[in-house]
Amino acid sequence: MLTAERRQFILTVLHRDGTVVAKKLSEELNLSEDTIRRDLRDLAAEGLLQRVHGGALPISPAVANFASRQNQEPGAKSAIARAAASMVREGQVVLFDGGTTNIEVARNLSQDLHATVITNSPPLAVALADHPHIEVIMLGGHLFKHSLVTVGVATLDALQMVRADLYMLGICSLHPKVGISTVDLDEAYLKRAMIACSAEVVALASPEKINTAAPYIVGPLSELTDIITEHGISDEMLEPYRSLGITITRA
Amino acid sequence: MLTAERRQFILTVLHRDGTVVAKKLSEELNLSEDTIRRDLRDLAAEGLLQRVHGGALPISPAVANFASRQNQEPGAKSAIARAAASMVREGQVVLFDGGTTNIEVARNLSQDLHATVITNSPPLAVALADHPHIEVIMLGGHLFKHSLVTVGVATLDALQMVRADLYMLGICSLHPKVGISTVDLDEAYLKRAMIACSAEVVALASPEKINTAAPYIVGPLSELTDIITEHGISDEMLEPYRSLGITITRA
DNA sequence: AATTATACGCGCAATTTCGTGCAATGTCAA
DNA sequence: TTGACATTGCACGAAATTGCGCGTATAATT
Repeated sequence: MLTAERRQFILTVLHRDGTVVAKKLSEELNLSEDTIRRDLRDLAAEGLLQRVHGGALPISPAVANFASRQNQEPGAKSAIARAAASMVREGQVVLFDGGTTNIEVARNLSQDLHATVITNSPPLAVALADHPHIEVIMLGGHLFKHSLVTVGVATLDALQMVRADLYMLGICSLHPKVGISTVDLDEAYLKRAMIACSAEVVALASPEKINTAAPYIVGPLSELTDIITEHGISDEMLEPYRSLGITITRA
Repeated sequence: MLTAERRQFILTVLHRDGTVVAKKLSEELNLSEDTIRRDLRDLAAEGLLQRVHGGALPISPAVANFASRQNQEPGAKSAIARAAASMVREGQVVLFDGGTTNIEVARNLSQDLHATVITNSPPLAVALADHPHIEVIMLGGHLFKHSLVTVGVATLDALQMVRADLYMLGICSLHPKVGISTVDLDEAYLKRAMIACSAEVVALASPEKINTAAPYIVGPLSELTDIITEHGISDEMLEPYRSLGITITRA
């Protein structure tokens, strides 16, 4: 294997997994760790990746593949996911948008539950395929590859016929002053539309998203009826939300 | 062997393997490494390959990635899928319906290809998420869990705005008298609509589906422009299709 | 906070590959 | 035949690549 070829391989793996580990690479390629480290150093010097202790990360976290994010910190998310799943009641029509957390929620839905799930996330639809009693409706549109959801006019249009009981709002940033915000304009429009056609709105908020803001605003916090977060979070951080009358659940 | 001939050979090997190594080439061709190096230098000057220490790589790194990935998982590659994938041309709008074979086709699309893929298969959309140049449009609708595709009125409706160059018709039954048929009524409607809005229709026919019939009829065989099947199949089995003017490709 | 285990960077030496100059050979046309 | 030109192989110094040792830096653990 040529040197240049190996470096491309490293970049490919990095793009696929969202992470590379020097030691593991050296074993896979049957080379010394020194060589791998030199590669990583040079690639970092070219600005093609970000060097970290033990391996490397993509330059921008955004390019990290969706699949890899599905694996990271599965334990913490499942507590939130279980709590969120239990909020779905028999016979309801529930909107799910994308995100790894929401997929976890879908997997945690009781096998006895009869409900209709409407989603713009193809992987979430696939995850529900083996559920015996849930009817899945997929919203069409452009596939936004970064977060694996459909977006755009077609998706908005399809939503116009929907009246949902519950909206499971996937990861986005929450901030007392800014409100609900997200990183993509199309996603922001879509989330806003989903909020508009749902009776209740549940936000799944892992701690790193609370009191942060993103470029595109979905709407004010007052749109939320529930926030589900981890139990480790402090009271004062949650106070601005609670004072708005939002029900806080610590999972 | 003429010089020009040798250089062509180098390019062929490069395209086939995604890599050429100077030393190995010199052994294969019984020439000194100097000659090979000179060839590589000249070819690089013409912009036909990328010179690297020890040998050369294709101009576009994507080709190498693809070739090496094919070597990584040789079991997954199906001859039919590769043949079908090569039928998609630059800039086309292609319809894909569901089925594992179609997902294989999607995975085999060249990393260099720029195209638009429209599909009612969530797993296929997910499979294309890491393709650098393909725009994916998902058709919404009810999720038919058995074959993991969306069906129903919403899906048909979304198709009304589509004019595709090519339709990759996933597994269904072909029979000289019955025509094209499938196991689900909604799927049959959908496939019929997809045929109607595509300029060319390619059927992926594994041998066990040829000369069989299913309950719901999609349309007559004359709708097909191509059939891709395995090379092991007999001429007389294919004769009824060929006589209709359908191009038969044995992969 | 102290300790232990990894990971890191640097220098060195062995090996491989590269580039260039030069000579030998082959091709073609006058 | 002769001369111009292209192609090829060889020699040799330069450059690149790689693995190892060693001291240091970083992360994890106690």
